[in-house]
Amino acid sequence: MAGQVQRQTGVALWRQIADRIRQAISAGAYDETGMVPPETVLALQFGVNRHTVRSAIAALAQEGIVRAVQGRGTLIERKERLNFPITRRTRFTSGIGEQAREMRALLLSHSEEKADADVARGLKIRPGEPVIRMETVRKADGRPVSCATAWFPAARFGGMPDAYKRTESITRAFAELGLSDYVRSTTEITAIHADEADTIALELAPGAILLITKAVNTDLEGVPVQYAISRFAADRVQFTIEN
Amino acid sequence: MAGQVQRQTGVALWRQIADRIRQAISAGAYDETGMVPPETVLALQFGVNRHTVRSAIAALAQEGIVRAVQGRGTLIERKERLNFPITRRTRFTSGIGEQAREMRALLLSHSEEKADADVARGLKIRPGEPVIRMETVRKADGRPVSCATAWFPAARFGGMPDAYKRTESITRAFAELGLSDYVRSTTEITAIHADEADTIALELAPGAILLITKAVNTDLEGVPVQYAISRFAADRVQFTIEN
DNA sequence: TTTAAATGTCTATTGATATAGACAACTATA
DNA sequence: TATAGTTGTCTATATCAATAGACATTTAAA
Repeated sequence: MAGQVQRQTGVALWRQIADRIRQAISAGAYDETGMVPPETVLALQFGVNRHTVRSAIAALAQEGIVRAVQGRGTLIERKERLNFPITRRTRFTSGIGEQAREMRALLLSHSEEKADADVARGLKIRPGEPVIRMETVRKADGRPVSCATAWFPAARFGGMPDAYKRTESITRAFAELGLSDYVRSTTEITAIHADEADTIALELAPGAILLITKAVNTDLEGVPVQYAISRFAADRVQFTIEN
Repeated sequence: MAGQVQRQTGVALWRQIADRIRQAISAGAYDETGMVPPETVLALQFGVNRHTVRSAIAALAQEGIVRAVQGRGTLIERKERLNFPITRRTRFTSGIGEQAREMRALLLSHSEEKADADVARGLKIRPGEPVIRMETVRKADGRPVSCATAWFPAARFGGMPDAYKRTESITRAFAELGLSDYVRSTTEITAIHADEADTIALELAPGAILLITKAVNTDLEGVPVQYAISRFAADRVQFTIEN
């Protein structure tokens, strides 16, 4: 842990400390006790006032990561980080496997629109051709994990929103629409700060980090069937690439 | 762009705005003029005072991304984002290709130590076995891109630090030590906030984002030869995975 | 039942962040 | 050479973030 906090950076000390503690928890640093060290210890460790540590812990409690109990200490409530393997056969829902008891995928909105340059490049179609656009949120055990915007060629997958709403799965929706199998062609990964909309949708602390993937899925002939930009809560997930 | 800024989040408005503008620049939003919009326009856009925008621009100028010229406007100095393909044949230096004129790899420090649990798992050796540890920084055209901590089995690659210092390349250093080829086995990607040490080493704005990769390279027989944890400046890079 | 150790609450003070307005200085152009 | 449009500087004020200290309240263990 250690590593001092920085002052006058535009990021409040309590937020920096909250980020550090969240990280330490998910790295298993406090597994022995199942508790965060006492406020006075943390204050000494980070070289700040106890009240500043309290602000940090209050933020983590707000996120549901810890629960402070007067007289006992601050208990760790949640420490998981979901792992997403990125392979040729990347699947969102089944990829989670036993890491969560329940995965839900919710369709927030959908529309038919004309492909812009970015989408057209991903789907290998001409700009202006009709595409289905879907905005989705995926949750693991009720906890939001990612927001995604996905585009499908309208000619082939006009029924996508309906099928997705019913099946809550891209894989199953594709199957209903006659595509029994598909593969991940390319994935592009970046990281940015969450904006307001994603902060709300993902129930994040403001200023949180998003891992962004831009992915293209194709059918077995290599024809693109889906282009998706997904925004993952960085402190809840990791990606693994097996080569 | 748009998307309002958030108040009372522990992240100062000027920092949020700086992050947005940096992102917009790298997305090419201001390519037509090569300039950031006037302060008054940005202030209106973000719904903040002009002075707040000025703080944001001052931070970006500090990073060398923009340069404000009295009477003219705020010129964009730099907007590149390096792309790192992650494949079975991932190479750092040659992977950059023509994206930068000059790549340099600097060895900050090295030591021989005993493998801890994490390193032992990566290198598939027993905890406690001797490993060479190297701390490195890699720069593209003089701009720091990543910090890395790398471990090698000491028995086989004792000469690694020397060879790396001379060749400034893992690939060439391996070659000098008799390993003509190697492949990327696994890569794990996460994102966190930069701590103080990395902020300094990577010349980052405090509160910046790091993309973290944990990677295992093996020889052609599948025996691990390197385990590395790299920390990339998230606003300077992206990863692509081709399947 | 004490006591130590932990979190919870309150008051006060200082420094950083943000707003507001006015005006100076510089640049490019009509 | 004006003038519009831009960045630079200054003062003042309000709010948030951080420190400091004192003491209350709760829990678990001696």
